[in-house]
Amino acid sequence: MGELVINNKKLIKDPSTLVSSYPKLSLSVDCVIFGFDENKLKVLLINSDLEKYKGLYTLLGDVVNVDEEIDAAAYRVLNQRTGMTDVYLEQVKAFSHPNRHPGGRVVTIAYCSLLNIKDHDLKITENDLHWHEVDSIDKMGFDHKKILITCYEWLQKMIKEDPLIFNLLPDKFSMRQLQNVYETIWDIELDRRNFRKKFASMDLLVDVGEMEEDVSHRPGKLYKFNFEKYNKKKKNWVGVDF
Amino acid sequence: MGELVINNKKLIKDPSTLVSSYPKLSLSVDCVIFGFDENKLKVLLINSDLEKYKGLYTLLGDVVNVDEEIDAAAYRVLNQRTGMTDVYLEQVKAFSHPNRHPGGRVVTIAYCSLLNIKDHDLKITENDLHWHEVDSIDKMGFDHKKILITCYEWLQKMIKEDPLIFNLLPDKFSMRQLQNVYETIWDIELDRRNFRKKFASMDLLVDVGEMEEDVSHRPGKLYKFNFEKYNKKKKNWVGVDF
DNA sequence: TTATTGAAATGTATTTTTTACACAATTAAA
DNA sequence: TTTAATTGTGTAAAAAATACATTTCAATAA
Repeated sequence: MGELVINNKKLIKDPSTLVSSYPKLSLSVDCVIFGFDENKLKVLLINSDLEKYKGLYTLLGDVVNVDEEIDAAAYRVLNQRTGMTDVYLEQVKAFSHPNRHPGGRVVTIAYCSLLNIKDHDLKITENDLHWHEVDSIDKMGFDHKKILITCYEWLQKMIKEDPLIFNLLPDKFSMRQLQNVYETIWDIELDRRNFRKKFASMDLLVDVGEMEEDVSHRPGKLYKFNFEKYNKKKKNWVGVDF
Repeated sequence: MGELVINNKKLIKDPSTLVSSYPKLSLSVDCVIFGFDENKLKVLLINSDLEKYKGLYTLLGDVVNVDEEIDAAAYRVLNQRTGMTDVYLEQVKAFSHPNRHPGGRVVTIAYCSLLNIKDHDLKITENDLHWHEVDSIDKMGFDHKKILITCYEWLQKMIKEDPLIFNLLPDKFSMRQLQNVYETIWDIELDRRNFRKKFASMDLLVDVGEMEEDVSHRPGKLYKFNFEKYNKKKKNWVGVDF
């Protein structure tokens, strides 16, 4: 390895030799894909293909290729498994317990994805994917339960700070639907009038002039979230913290 | 590879064979170690030992060993380089650009560490470590400038939500010192009376009955943060958002 | 020793935000 | 046409955030 000495320190001329001496391990991504439907927060899971975890569900994941960005790997998983593009996806945390994978060392990076279940036709049957209520998930394969909990807590926190929540809703939604998502994710009840007042003060919801359909009661107005306006001046987002 | 078919799916009996077929790469940790001194936020850097980055500073990092937790690797770096233990350290984000390391594929996990510069005797000379004002850092080796910025933004956000800030201060500190840290990290000025009022309302600072020393003006009272009380009921932390 | 300097300590009035709370209007379904 | 369920709306009270000035104390300089 080529070295030269400056200021009493050896400087490494050939970083390739250095890196090739490093320990090597495998890296994966696991996507916690949340959806909202029937007033429930759901997560997209698949049956484990390991005999060891037979009958247990796992997150959607895959190994990261050499020369592949981890974000790209996570998008690839999302896209291959669901056929969807343009979906919210954000890195959450790396999990690295040496025995987390029974086949050897695999460090994984967890991603959180949010989408509107009804908007998209998942290739669910082809891929053996299923939506599961987050509340009723018991045991999972690998350390995926821990990853799921981490991402759920991350989500609970993040929807206070950013308007992520609209990724879980259809393009047009009623105030009730919007409130339902907050109430479900935080597992609390909110005052309807104060909820509306808060969003009114933000002035980021646009009345699209349409009404709910197929509801067995008085239909509510439909709104869109004004992403453009939000992106222009993020200051308008007061945060949502009821 | 042993397989058995259940529900039309092959179940993998031997996960080791599976994992050994996975691509392999190297993983590192990089620590963004923040300190606060002379009313400046500082970060602990080292001279790059790569010829390519000669004269540039880099974060403190090391490669992750096979069978080593990444948190443990980060602690190891922190401890080996500074001699310190019991220091705040938290995972922030993974960086994975395929060319981020000139020697080949190295994915790195960034950690943020907070410590009180005066409390600890760093082995600075032995290790060629130096504290640098975060504001005045120009170019860095690798993608470390990007990592530093990410961790700085992470810090700005996190001190609103948790009492991390006390890790940057000595055990006993004056209200002015505390306010200085917030003002410096957020780069804003705060009203002194309202600042005190807010902390008074939290009832988490304990007057230790001592005064500042070695200040060339009226010395202020010294306080400690009541971590026990905070941990008992986190509800008392109203958040800090001036 | 005295005067000056610089920061500490402290309270109140105003504005803003949050909270609590009830009734009439609308639609679907019985 | 009656019932049930849900929408839509406003105000008063409480709490929190803000703006702001004077006196006190210790160190330093004259």
